[in-house]
This record gives sequence, C-alpha cells and structure tokens, in this order.
Amino acid sequence: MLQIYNTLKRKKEPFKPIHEGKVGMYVCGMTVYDYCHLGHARVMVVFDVVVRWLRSLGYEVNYVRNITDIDDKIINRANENGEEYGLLTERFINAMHEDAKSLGVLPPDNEPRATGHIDKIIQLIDQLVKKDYAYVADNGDVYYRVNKFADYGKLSGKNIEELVAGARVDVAEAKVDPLDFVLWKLAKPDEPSWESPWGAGRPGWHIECSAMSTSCLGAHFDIHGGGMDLQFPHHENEIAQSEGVTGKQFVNLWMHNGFVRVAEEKMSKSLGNFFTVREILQRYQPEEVRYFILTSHYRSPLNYSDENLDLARHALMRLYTALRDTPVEDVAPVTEYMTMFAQAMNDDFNTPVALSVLFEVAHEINKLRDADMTLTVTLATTLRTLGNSLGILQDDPENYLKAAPLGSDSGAGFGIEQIEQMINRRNQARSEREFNKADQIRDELLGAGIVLEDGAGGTTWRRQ
RNA sequence: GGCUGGGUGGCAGAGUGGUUAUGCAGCGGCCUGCAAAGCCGUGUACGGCGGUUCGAUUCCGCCCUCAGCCUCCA
Repeated sequence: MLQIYNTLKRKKEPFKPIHEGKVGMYVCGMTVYDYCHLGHARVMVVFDVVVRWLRSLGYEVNYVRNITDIDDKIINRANENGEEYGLLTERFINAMHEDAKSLGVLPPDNEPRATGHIDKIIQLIDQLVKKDYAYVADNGDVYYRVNKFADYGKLSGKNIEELVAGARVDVAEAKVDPLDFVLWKLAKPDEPSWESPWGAGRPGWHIECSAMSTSCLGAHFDIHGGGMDLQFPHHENEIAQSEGVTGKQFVNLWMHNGFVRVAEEKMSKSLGNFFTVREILQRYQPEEVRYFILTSHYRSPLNYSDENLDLARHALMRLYTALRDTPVEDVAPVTEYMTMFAQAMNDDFNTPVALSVLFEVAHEINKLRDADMTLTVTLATTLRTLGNSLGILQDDPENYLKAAPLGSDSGAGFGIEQIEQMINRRNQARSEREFNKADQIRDELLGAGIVLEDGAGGTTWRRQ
C-alpha cells in the first residue's frame, strides 16, 4: 500500500486517488528566464520518480508540469538583454527540455504555459471579484482579499493574525491589507499585456497556477507538488484562489521536495550560490547527477558538493560493475528483491532504502557470477528492472564505465584505440615478466584517469 | 518574533522501543607478478538534560543548535 506524506496534514497517509486507477498530478515547474540549476533538476527528477512509480503500480497518471513564461523577472531579463520576451522564454524552455532529457526525466503529459491560459486566468479572477474574494485597487490592479478566506494558512501552518503581525508594511502598494496579493497587474508602457475587464495587463504568478492546474486536471485533483519554498505563499494562495472560486477542496495531497543546499545554505538565485545543470554536466555524467539526487529522501535537504557527487559516482560504478558482462535476457526478476524495493518506494518514495536493495542485488551478482550463470542473469535482470523504476542503470555497463564527462580532459591524448594499444603492449611486457615496463604503462594511463583491471578474461579498462 | 522541518558512526544517508541499513573511506585476510575489481572479516553512531518504560537513538518535556518560510525563488 502506497503511503505518501501530505504537507496539508503533516503526516503520511494511504494514497487513494479520486477516480479509481487514475491520478491527476500537477507540479510547479520553472519560470523560464535562466538555465535550470540543481534545485530545478531536483524537482524534475523527484516527481519523475513519483510518476514512474505510480505508473508501475498500475495507475494511469496525467502528469502536468507547467511553465511560467510571463512574470516580472522575465520582463526584466528581456529588457536587460534587449530581447523580445517570447524569444527569451523560448530559448530557456528549449534549454530546460535538454537538461531534463539528459537527466533521464520523462516529459510530462502536459506542459501548459501561463501565456496559453490567459482566458482561464481572467475567468477565475472575474469569479473571484464577483464573489468579493478580489477587488480592484486604487491603482487599477486586482488583488485577492486574503482575510476573506477563512482557511488561509492551512497548508503552511500559519494563521492570518500572526501573518498580519509579522507583515512588512509597504506603503507604496495599493492593497487594502498587507497580506493581499496581486491577481492582475496593469501593464506599464512597452510591457507585454493582454486585454481584460480591468484593462490591459498581465496575471500575477499565483493565479497562473490555479488556472493551468484546474484547466488541465479539473477543479479537484489528486496531487500537487513543488519545492518547499513554494508552500508559502504560492501554494497557499493557489488554495485561496481555487477554493475561493469553487467553494470546495482544491487538492487532496500536497507534496513538497526539500532544497538543494550548498555549504549548509539553500541553493538559490538570490544567494548566487547555484550551479546550473549544464555546468555540473561538464564534470559529471547525467546519471551520476540523477543518482546523487536519489541518495537522499525527497523531503530531506540535499547537500551539493563535489565530494557527494563523487560518492554518487563511485556508488553507481559499483552497480554498473556488477552488471558488466551479464547478458540481457527476458527472465522474471527475483520476487524477494522486487518486494523489498516496492516496500521502500511505497513508504513515501524512500529512494535511499530502495537504492540499498540495488546494492544487495549487486552483491549477490558479484558472489554468484562464476558459480551460477542462470541465477546471475536473473539477478542482473532484477537489478536492471529496479534501476529502471528509478531511471538509472539502463546504459550499457561498458559504455558507462568508459564514458567521460562532457568537459572532462580525463584521458586527454588517449583515444580508445591508443588505450587498447597500450594495454596490448603492457600485456606483452607482462608475458615477458617485464613488470617494471608493464607498471609504467599502467601508471601512465592512470595519470590520465584510465584504470586497468586484469581479469580472467583479459585486461579491461574504465574511467577512474 | 511567528510558523515549518532537522541534529545518526571518518564522510554521505535511511531507519527502528530491545537484534546488520546501504554506499564511500579505514583496518585485517583471500585473489593478483604487483595492482584494480570482487569476496570474507572488522566500527561501544544516534546534540544535551530530565521523564515514561524491564529497556529509548527511537515516545514525552525542556534546553542547545542548524536549515527553511514569513519579500521573488524549485
């Protein structure tokens, strides 16, 4: 039985979809004004694993991950670049798709863009205004009236009184109450805008997600996910908007993934301590990054450091080493390990424990590989099958073990043919018992990041 | 200040009211010309102080401490 932690209730609960066998899931995706950093990668990978697991449990999942393609940051960045904002967002949407693909993230079923849902946004705001959940301020912007929504704060564990007490007073704004947030912003000259009953303008960020999620999945759906930092105010505001309009529950289950940290601090644009996916992929293989993300539970912090990426690399190397020289055959995986893995995944997607099952399987392969080929093949199939649920271990082992990261100069000067020639020369020396000469060749390769392994079936090599 | 969520062995990172997480690193051994990989063996880990209990790292209270949110942020 799948148990998922629900932020709304602050506890794990058995997962039960609204419609038997079908799951609607919405995840807040990126605001596309820059390249994805590791924090964005984590969201994509975490929910990719969630979708993969739900599907393997037999659910028909409608996975929606949106793109915010209009907001202040985008407009500012476009102005800085002297670039048309649509061209800017198009560039970064393409970049995001590239990053997602390299990390093995399957495309969502639906990827709505805010600019494609302006009608729905206007319709929602209109309903909110009619129900007095929203008002037109003196400056012409439309705001949500937070104190009208009694349940405000239920997701983040805050309450209106406390928020009011701690609110920063911004006299420049036209809102009636400091907690109120903008739904529709009138356009300044030269800004992109859409016609609306309140004048030409553009939507606020929060209403975009209410509109996109409900137009893709309906007014009431199963799972809504995103980063922890979106819990308040973004998701709180989505609830206020959507439930304000419908008067009934918006989302059953809220899932929030933890942050990526750098030196005990949140990785973020504003702190400037972020690493983009493409930077990291210069030094590590995509699968290593994905594995690294899965080594901690999705709600825990993920500490970024080269040391931790190296740990991921070595762990993955162990798994691929076990898969070396194991034929891919159509046999049934070992039930015992499948069950252990399923238990871990069913316990709120406990990927660290799930990964530990893969190591048990790898260990068994290493023990049995010469003794029992049939069982070895079954175990290898088990390992590949489990890896597939997590989106890892689908590469050819030799391919993975020999591959160098994009920006790596490891092995520079040594092409594959040259490496093989050197191995031959070394083995010639070994057969003549000229071990100093043989070791010299091995050291030379090691200096270039190539490790030699003398096995029963001859000498093989891999990247360090 | 308010609200969340943490503090686990050298590092990373799960979990549990009493019995091995797992990976990396270390140590001893096997294998090897030597290595590498692998195998076998190997670690008085659970922030502090009280409480509940036959027994707590695990439950409760307090304290210390870290991170996050309360302004845009995945």
